[in-house]
Amino acid sequence: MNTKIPQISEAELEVMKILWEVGQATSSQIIDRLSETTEWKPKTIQTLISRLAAKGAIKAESTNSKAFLYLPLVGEEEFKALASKSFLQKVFDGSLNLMVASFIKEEKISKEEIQSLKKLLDEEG
Amino acid sequence: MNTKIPQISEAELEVMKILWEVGQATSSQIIDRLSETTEWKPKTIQTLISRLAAKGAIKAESTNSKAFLYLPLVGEEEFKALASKSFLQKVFDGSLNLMVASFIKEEKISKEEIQSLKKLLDEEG
DNA sequence: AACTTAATATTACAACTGTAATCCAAAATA
DNA sequence: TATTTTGGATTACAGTTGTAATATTAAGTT
Repeated sequence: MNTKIPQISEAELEVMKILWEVGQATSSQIIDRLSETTEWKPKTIQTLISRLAAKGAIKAESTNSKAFLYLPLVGEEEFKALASKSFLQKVFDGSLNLMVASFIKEEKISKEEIQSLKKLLDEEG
Repeated sequence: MNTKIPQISEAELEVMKILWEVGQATSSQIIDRLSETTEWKPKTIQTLISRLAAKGAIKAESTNSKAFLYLPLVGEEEFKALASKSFLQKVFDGSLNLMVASFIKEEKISKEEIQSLKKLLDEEG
């Protein structure tokens, strides 16, 4: 199987998030959603959609109408796990531990978050 | 105080890492170090150094000889904490928790790492 | 059918990045 | 001193990204 994931830029990622959330959408639906959270012009969002399609991150499915239905081809979890891995590699020599240590040291993490993290790790067993 | 940190690209970060490690270095020292771990041409590395200086991420200090001494102006911990924060914001809505959960789910984290993470968090109290 | 609207496709354009090469001046060497 | 080497400054050039505008075409409306 081909696990190769295309590059997805920060702005493009916002489009992906919507598709991951709703499963599929037309461009106007994506535009509506993103207009709530960003200042991006519709044309800008269209560009992001087109680029994602060109990269193979999403699929443009023809419908009976003129508008396409867009579906994610890249999996959310898969993407996020890979992005995390790349980030850790780049910044912390691949160590999640170092990252968390840095957070603690710089006090970028609250007591509450530490507690819930512990819980998370405990559940994992 | 001015906490504004300049953008540091992935390749540039490799230069920063060396300066963080050794504290200060001439370009040829940086080139020597990076030549051990990358295939970058000396000129490429010079470019990275120049760009970092132009961005204000490092300082070029004159010496008695022709070569400058380069020193980091951006702090390692500061940079890493901010980079982490940005990454989490971008990918996991700012939640370290979600990131760790994703790691666990995708099995990108070993039992050992989980243990040492727990320990880390426990020490934190 | 003519006109307007909406969606897609094409084009734009600058900043940032990766990846150098060329040019120039100072320093080391022959 | 003439020459080579070295470090820095300037220039290069394509791909990615942010941020659209314009052009085209299909669909809906009058």
